[in-house]
Formats: sequence, structure tokens, C-alpha cells
Amino acid sequence: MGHKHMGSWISPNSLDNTSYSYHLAKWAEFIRTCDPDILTGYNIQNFDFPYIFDRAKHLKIDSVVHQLSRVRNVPCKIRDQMSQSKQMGNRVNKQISIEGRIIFDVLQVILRDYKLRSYTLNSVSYHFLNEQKEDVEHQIITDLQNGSPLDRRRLAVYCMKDAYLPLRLLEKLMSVINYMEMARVTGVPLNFLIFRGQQVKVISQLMRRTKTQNLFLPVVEGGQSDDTYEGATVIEPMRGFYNEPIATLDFASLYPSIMIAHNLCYTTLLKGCPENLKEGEDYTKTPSGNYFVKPSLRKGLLAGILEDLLSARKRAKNELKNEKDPFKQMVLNGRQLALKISANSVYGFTGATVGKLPCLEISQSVTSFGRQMIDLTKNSVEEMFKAGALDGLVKQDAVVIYGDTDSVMVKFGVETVQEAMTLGLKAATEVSKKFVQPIKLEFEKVYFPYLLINKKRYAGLYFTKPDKHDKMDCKGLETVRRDNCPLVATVLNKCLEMLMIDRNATASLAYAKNVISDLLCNRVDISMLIISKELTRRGEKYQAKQAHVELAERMRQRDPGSAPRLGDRVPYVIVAKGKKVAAYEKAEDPIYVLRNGIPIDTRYYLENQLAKPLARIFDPILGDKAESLLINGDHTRTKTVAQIKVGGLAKHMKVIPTCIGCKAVLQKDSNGALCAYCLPRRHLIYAEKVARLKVVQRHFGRLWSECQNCAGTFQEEVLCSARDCPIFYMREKVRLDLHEQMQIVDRLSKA
DNA sequence: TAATGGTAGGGGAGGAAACCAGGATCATAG
DNA sequence: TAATGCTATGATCCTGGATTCCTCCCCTAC
Repeated sequence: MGHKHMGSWISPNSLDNTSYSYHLAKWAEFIRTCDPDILTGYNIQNFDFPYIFDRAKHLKIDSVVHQLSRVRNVPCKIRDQMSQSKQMGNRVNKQISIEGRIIFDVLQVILRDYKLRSYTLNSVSYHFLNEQKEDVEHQIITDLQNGSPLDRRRLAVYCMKDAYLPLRLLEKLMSVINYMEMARVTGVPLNFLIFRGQQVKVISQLMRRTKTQNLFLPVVEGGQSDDTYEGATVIEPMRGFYNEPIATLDFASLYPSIMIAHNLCYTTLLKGCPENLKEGEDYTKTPSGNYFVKPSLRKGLLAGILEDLLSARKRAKNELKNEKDPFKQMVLNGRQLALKISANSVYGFTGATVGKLPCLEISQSVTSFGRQMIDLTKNSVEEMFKAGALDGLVKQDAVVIYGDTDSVMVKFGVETVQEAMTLGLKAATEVSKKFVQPIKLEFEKVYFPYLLINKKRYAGLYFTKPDKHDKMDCKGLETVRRDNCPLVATVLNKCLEMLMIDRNATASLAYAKNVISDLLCNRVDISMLIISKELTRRGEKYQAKQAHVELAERMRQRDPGSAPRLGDRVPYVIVAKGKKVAAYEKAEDPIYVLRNGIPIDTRYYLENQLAKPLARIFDPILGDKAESLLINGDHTRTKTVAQIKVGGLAKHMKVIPTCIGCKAVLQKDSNGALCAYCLPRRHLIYAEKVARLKVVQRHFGRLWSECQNCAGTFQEEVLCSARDCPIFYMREKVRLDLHEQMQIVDRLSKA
């Protein structure tokens, strides 16, 4: 036992078997009496249910406990399932089937729908509900159960919260509603949406269509072919900082609309060039050299499916427009995004060479049309909006500075957002006329200012109305990536805000320098320095050594129960071990580092985490001196190196007593606290140290009561060890400080 | 075993290969 | 005069460090 999303099951050792059997059997009876449609919880699929069934087997009452289904005499089944997909990565899951009920595991839903830095119940609850629970380590659970009635009450409260938070999450995220909607649209059972991929949804829709038209789906022997095809164009960016409005034009649902417009489908594909038909009238030749008949001869199945999905999306978008509550807006946005992804995965399905029905003729035709269209768009916009065009309305030649797959960013050379919007709108309607229905180029937004760093990496202030920006939009930058530490993300975000919103480069740079100085002086909280990466495959499948993989292996050797498993994100910090040591040797578990006071390699964080991303955003403004300015400036002079307390050399070191007042090495004949020079100032030093102790105590008290508040206990000790809670890290750090200060004062008063 | 949407692309880290400077060693001339 | 000792010089090889290039890996954009 002991996965991190453990549920709240008491250890069987703490009860005699008969009593435990009784409760477990009662629990199964309770389920049968309640007769729920949906069973939910957090990680119940991979922890709680397997655990219950294991216990039942051990207690020899599995025949009772397994009878949870709605069909008499069909017991629950449980089996291991190795799943791998591009969307979800590799994962080992338990698959539990209870006839007539659905296991709706909130963790699985969150994993699927949201990209987060951490997926513990605590972290997720904090993210969505702004609320946490006391996270009790699993070893303590047994102690609590064996303790006083008050302890057991506490355990009960903890368990309640463990069950209550997932419910709150479901309610707030409207997951069940959204999944039902998806199940209706695609025609697959609800639980397929949780434990299976995108393909099954497309297959299901295809089957529906084929049935109405009396067609059969062929069974294709999936040869393990690894042939690929050419994808989309990414226009070479004209990198730089644009202090002028940049308009963006997007194709709405590019790939689905191409498939509808050109009738690309399995049922319309012609093998080879048809001789008795007319090109353009009866059939289309795609830019990749494939042939498809026109809708007048036969309308494709895929077109129909896509039209359904797109109209569902349009409905969701309309609801979104009328919704006032910002959170419901977010959820509706999620729904329309899910429908968009479903529509896009129809294209993906035809290109999935390991899938049920691959058809590269379709997918490569789609992308080739896409490439042709973005080229045409770029050229027509630049052609149409030359200086002097539209009766002199256009002041400068329009330039497409960047574009990716279905979008182009246009610099019209105007000064205001309003002008850019007018021209953008004009361009979108004009260019749309060049394409077949329902392909449509839309004007969506204006960026002003716009920082274009590289392909797939940019930031800008996002305007949809001329007077005020909606938000700051960052794409591909470290602020939206999860494989760096939060410090990088927050600093970069703040700097970008100062650059874009306040338009103050000097202040922005000063802020960055300030943070760097804080970092080098150890004033940055450790929770800001935690890097996390996903364990995407089994240890032996990695060819190259990597920090998170090596650490996961070390943790497995320390404690196999709590070590990260396949598909988990591994959090780590880089500790000081010398300059020449590889990063994978310096990665360490944050809690371990905190508990043992191991010093952080702040230089690593400066040079390998902060420096490059910051340099990249300051570069276009300050020129290429930006990086050296950041790394070597005056603000990097002062450093504090924390003392090593464990491991390595520490055990060979002897602590030499030093003077509390001036840190000078103490002579043998001193009183054990102060040197001869400081001795006369004894009272002053004592007062100062006591004052310092008071400050630390107060700080600790504040954090402690915050934790008590969160845990909902004001009488007892806080047990929480939530790995994702910044307060927890601060509390632990201050606890160490407090201990140190108390020792100092102790030494002084004894002397 | 059964099941698995796609390609394009940036960027960090590790590791091999190419490169270079400096020292040790040795042969040779004088 | 021949043999020997010594030094200066240059060639060669080895070694450690810095640099470059390539590949792997993660994560994102669309």
C-alpha cells in the first residue's frame, strides 16, 4: 500500500478480522442498497477498489464483496491494463467492471482534461476550489486508528474530506454533464470516454453512419507500418518585438472544413486517375495527387460526422456567449474544445497507421490542402494590402510575419488596434471568398504589442475589442510549460507583464535582477524551485540518463511504495554537489532536501533555468548583451551558501564551536558561547538573539495556524505533509530555523 | 494481451567526436 | 681524433579541458 493518492482505508492490523470482515460486508451491502449509477472518488480505480477486493480476498469474503453489480450473479471483474496513447502517454491502469454502474474516477478525468503541474488531490483541489485538505501520511493513519477517540474522529474527518472534495470537483467542473454530452454525440458508453482513446469515438460514429447506409466497415489487418506523411507548414517567423498592432487571421476548424469542402472520405476515394470522369466536375485531384469524387456523385460519411460535431460545437459556443458566470464559461469552453478535438481527431484517425482504419490518402490530402491554403492566404493578404490599396486606406505594405498551420499574423503597419481590426476583418472576408464552402478565414484578434521569439513561441497582449486588452497570451514559452520550476514561470510572466502592460523595460529588468539576487542569497522558497517531469516509460527503456528517471529509481530503492510510477510526474530540485557533476546526479526529492537541510544549487537555477528564458525575452529589446547582464551583474555578487547537514562529506566533518557574536573560532577555555572579545557585550547579544527567536516564533505561529485553519483543527497538532502546498514547505523551513535559534539562545543562557 | 488521433518544432541535457593547448618524452644536431 | 656529456630544438604522443554536433526526451502549437 502507499501510493500517493491513497484513499482512506484503515489498516487491517488495527482490527480483528471478524470485525473488519463485518464492516467490509456491510459496505458492499450499503452499495447494493443505495444502488448508485456512478461511483466516484479520487484514484479509486487504481487504489481503493483494488485494495477493497484484495482485502475481501484475504478475509475470504470476496464472494460477498464482489457482488456489487446490478446484474445478479455477475461479479465485479478487475484486471490490469497497459494503455498507451499520444494524448495520455504510457500508463498502467486497473480496469474494473461493475455491470450497470460506472466508475467515474475524478483523477482520471482530471488527467485527461487538464494539464497541471501536479495531480494530487490537494493540488487539484487547491487549483479548482481554492481549498485543501490535511494530507496525512499513510504511516500515521494506523496510529490514528489505534489512538484515542479524538484521534479516530480526526481520521474520520480526514476520510470525509477525501470523499467530499472529489464530489465538489465533479460538481464544479461539470464533468459528468460534459461527458454525457460527449457520449451522446459520439455514441460510446460513458466509461469508454475515461479509459479508452479517441479512435473508438470515431469508429462508433462511423458505424452509426454505415448502418443507415447499409455499408460494412472493412477489417484492416493493421500491419505495423511506420510510414508517415508530411504535415502542416509553419511560416518562418520574422522574430522581434513589435510595438505595433499585429492582426491574426485563423481558419475555423481547418482540417474538418477541408474534409467537408473537398468531400474527403473512405467512400469517395478513387484508386488511380479515373478516365471516364471529368476533373473539377466529377472528382477532385488533391495537391498530394489523390482523387476523390465530388458530393454530387456521392457524399462522404466523414463529412456528415464532421458536420454533426461542428454544429454541436457551434451550439456550445453560443451558450458560452450567453453565459455570465465565469466558471461556467470555462466549462462550456471546455466542452466546445472537446468537440473541436473530437472533430480534429477524425483527421487524426485516418492518419493513425496503427489504428483500425488508416487511410493516408485522406490525411495527406488534408494536410496538402492546408499547406496550399496558408500559402495562398499569405500571398493574397500581402498582395491585396499593398501601400495605397483600398483608396489609400492602407498606409504601408502588409507583411505576414508568422503563421502556423491555420493562422497568419499580419503586420498592417497601422498604429491603433482599431485600425488593425478593420483591416483584419476586411482581409478575412476577402480571402475567404477564394475558398470552397464551408472553409472560412476568420479575423480573431489583435496582438499589441507582440513578442515573436521563434516558431511556436510568442507572447502578446490579446485584444478582441479596441479599447482594452483581454489578457496576456503566451504560447510555447516557459510560462506555459510544466517542465521548469515555478520560479521561472512566475518571473518570466511578471517580466512580460511589465514589458507589455506597463511598457517599462527598465523596471522589468530590475525586477529580474532582484529575483536573481534573492535566489543567490537563498531567499527563494523551495516550493518555487521544484521541477517536475513525467515518467513516460519504464526505467530500462530509457537510452539517455535523465534527472527525473534517475531520481525515481533512487526513490524506488529507498521506498518502493511511495516512489513515482509509470505516467506520474516526478518532482525534484537540484542540489549543490559541485560544478562538474551531471544534473541527473544532483536531482533530489524536495521533501528529503527540506528535512535534511541539503543546500540548493542556486547557480544551476540561475544558469540553467532562469538565464536563457529571460535572455530570450530581453534580447529583442536590449540586444545580445542581455544574458551576460543578467548572469554577471552586480546583483550576483552576494551569495549565501547553506550548510550541508547530511550525506557525503558531512559525516566526516566536525563541528567547531564558534562565537555566537562574531563567528570566530572559540578557544578551549571559553564559556562555550562567546569569545573573549564579545563577552563584554553579552547582554546585547543575548537580547538580539532572543528578539530574533521571537520573530521566528511568530512566523512559525502564523504558518501553523494557517495549517490548522486548513486542516480544520485548532486543538491538536497539525499532521499535514502536503507535497504541493507552499505553506507546508515554509512551515518546515521555519521549523528548522526555529530549532536553530532555540539552540543558540540555549547556549547563551547556559554560558 | 489489447489497444493506441496526427505532424512540426523548440529547447534542454547527455554523450560522442573533433579540436586544441600544454606537458612529457625522445631523437637529433651541435 | 674519437667518445662522451650536455643543451637546444623540434617532432611525436598523451592528456585534460573546451567546443561542436548529434540524439534523446519532454512538452507544446496547431
